Amino acid sequence: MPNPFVLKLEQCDSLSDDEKRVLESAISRVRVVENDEDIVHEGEHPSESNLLLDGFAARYKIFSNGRRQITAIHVAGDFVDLHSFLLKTMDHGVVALTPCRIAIVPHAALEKITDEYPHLTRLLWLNTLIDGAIHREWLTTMGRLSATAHTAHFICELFMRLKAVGRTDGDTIQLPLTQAELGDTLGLSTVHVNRVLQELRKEGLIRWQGDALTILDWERLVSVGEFTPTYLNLQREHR
Amino acid sequence: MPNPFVLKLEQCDSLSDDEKRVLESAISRVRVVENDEDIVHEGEHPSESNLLLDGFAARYKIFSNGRRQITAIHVAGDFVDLHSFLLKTMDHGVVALTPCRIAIVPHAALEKITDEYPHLTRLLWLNTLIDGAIHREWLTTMGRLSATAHTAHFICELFMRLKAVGRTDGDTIQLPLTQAELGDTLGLSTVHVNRVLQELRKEGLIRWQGDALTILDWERLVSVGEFTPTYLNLQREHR
DNA sequence: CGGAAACTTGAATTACTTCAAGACATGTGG
DNA sequence: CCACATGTCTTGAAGTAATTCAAGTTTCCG
Repeated sequence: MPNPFVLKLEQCDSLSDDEKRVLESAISRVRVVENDEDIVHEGEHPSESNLLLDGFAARYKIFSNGRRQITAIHVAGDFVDLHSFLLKTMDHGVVALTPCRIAIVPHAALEKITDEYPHLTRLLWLNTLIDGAIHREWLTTMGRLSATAHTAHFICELFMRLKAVGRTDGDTIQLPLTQAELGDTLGLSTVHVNRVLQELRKEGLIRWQGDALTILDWERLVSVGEFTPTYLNLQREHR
Repeated sequence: MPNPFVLKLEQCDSLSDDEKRVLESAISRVRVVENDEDIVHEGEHPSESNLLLDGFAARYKIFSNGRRQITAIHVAGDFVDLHSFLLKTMDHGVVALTPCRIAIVPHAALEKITDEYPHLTRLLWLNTLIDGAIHREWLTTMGRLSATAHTAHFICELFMRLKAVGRTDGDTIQLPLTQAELGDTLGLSTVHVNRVLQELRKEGLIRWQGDALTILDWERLVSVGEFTPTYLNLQREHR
């Protein structure tokens, strides 16, 4: 089974066999985290990072009053907390939205990579930069688009990201979020998410039954969401 | 005059004299950018990055309909587009909000650093990770706080960041933003920003005249904005 | 089959936007 | 130094997008 993280890096630049081997050997073990369980807790000082091999996860922050905001949705191939290698203290939690298969990479192994493999280091760095680019895109869509456009944009993004790691099935992706979780992601109330989804369905843009979300009209969905994929950096360059 | 970037890095970890020297020599030249001028344009493929020595700048995206969202406010010591070293294509513009003095660092110099100075590389990486942490915080405050709380939070953050690079004057900071620009930052309309500011003033939390913003009641401002500075990573650790 | 979780609907409310106009600055050319 | 233009701030009133509350329906799962 190909490592989806390698697959993802290879979208951006080429990797030598040596680099692939180093990455594989940086994994100390693989674990499974159950649905709804935290992969990392806010406030922790982890000594290892988590690479998502299978499943969906979310970064989130919770306010005193219980309101939650999801700041990232992670899919196979995402290094959900690579940043904890240098940030030291987790300023947010990461929760499994489905059962997740996770490769554990000790920070000691990452430090060794940064000491000895400059190009691989740049690719790891790049990975966190793409996370940042996605955050910026979410900021703009949250701040300046309507709830409907924002939702359409999110669906476009997730589709492209899943496609990049070979996790699409034609025009269909797995989207194992509840409407409440989607609300926490988009900064909307559950009720309003429900109405927005009805609109997108009525307009014939998507079908969403159970976990399966199907794009019925990509062009119009892109146009409604004002989606441009530049920020995902899915282009091979020398980095 | 001390380089504010070195000052900023030293909040997070200690730097050797050798590393400081390497950083200084990575600067190819210093330039000045006028108020309202772009420091970097969206869509560009820059071959150098811009380190802000003095002034205020903002990252922004613009939609087809002209609506703008600012995704970051930069102050002295911020590496406004360090990420372009690896992301290659700018997915947003960076504009000078005041006249800016800027140190230019060629990507070739950055590549050399990543090849030869692992610890310094990690600190540069860290710098972009803190940008990401700020983006996440903005996502949560934008998604889940009222306009008033969001605004208070922003002011708290900016105050702490300016303090970290020695750019505060007691309880006063320079805040050279128009209310329209503040709206683009917070995702609010100009009119509503004006009303929110009146509320913060009426409550005796801030004074803001011209460019000078004074914190009148830090404790209550922090409480209104639900501000916790963990995400700014202003703590010295071995990285 | 029963219970919990998720989804859906309607009605009332609220936070924020939009539009429009006026007040206050600030700077420029005559 | 004044007249005028331009940009920024302020205010009011009307409109709208999204929230909240509350109840009902459907789906999922043990």
